[in-house]
Amino acid sequence: MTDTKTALLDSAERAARTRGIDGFSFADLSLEVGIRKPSIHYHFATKGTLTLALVQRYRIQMDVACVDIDSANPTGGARIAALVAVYRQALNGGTSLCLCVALSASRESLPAEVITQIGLYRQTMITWLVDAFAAGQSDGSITDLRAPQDEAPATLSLLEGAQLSARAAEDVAIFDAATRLLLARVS
Amino acid sequence: MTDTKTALLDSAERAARTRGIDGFSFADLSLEVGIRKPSIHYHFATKGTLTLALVQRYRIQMDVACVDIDSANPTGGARIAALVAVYRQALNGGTSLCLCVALSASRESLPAEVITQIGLYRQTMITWLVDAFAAGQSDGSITDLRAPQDEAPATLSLLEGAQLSARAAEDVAIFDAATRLLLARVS
DNA sequence: GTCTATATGTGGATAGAC
DNA sequence: GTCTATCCACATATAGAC
Repeated sequence: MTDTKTALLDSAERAARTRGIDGFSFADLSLEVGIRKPSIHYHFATKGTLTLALVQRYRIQMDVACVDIDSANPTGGARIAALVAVYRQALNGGTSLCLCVALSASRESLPAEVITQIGLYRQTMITWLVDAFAAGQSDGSITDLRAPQDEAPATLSLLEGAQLSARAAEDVAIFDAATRLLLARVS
Repeated sequence: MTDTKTALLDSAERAARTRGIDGFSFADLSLEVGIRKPSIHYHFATKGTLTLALVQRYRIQMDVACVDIDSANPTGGARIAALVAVYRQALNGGTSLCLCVALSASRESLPAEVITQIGLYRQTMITWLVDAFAAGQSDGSITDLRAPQDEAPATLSLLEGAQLSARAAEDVAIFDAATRLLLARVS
């Protein structure tokens, strides 16, 4: 049985990822969680605070996911493929985005701290990707490999762009088409 | 001297691309264009109508841009490089997105017709990209070339994702880092 | 075509009781 | 911690005069 704060975060994350940060209100959370609108302010003073908590929790979750990928996949190529699967999973059949993409979109309605956190998230992912590509360089599990520090940001942008366009059309096939080439290199 | 309708579209496009479709109101347009809020409804019945006009005009502009690229650049590689430049230009120094990316983000607040238009836009771009990559296949202006029908969607997603992350950090260097590998293949 | 005046809804947020 | 009641700002949109 989850506590109210966690339930609010869960509801807010689902809402933000499917409808955007401007696409949900405290009234929506109130309905889903089952407490009155003003009670939300007891847990999160402002919507900005709530969003900050959201992105901080998300960063931790993704750090864990990356560690899990590393321990489950010995080769660099397999790690990249696993990350593609994570981003594909976040699409939820074409109905949602990962939190980072969802928030980046509505940048103007975010507190500065949230924007900072988004930048930190991307930096973490790029560092992880550089390591994964470097591993692929050593173990030969990735074909046509260029400099890992160039492959990494290109791959992150590819995944985010693929997610965005697939979500727009509500069609996972668009994500698959966009990532086909990358997956062919690592499998 | 532009007419009021065009001025409204210009103002709305700038606003949508920098702050998102939920990030501007008729009050903002009213201030910029210099007519009262309700007068906007004379030109566009609803905000949805305005958005539809926006994306239709955008599609035409991009069609023209693609034709211009083709006539100015003989090789497939040069055409891809020119499209990258168009997407980089749309970033406006890290302060705005292309309309397609900006609208895709706030999908839930869009009329169905607008979503259809966004899908058509992406289809047009992918068709153009397939042709450009195919041209590169013939003229040898692109290295490490795989199937054009796989390269095309990957490239569009890369450009959109690169734009999104660069805009989030308000830093064009992030766009450049993400597109470095692609540009190295075509230059 | 543009105006004033207004309707109507909804947003986030606060005060204070329990 | 959660409630009721309420505030205030702002959103899109309409009615009707000029």
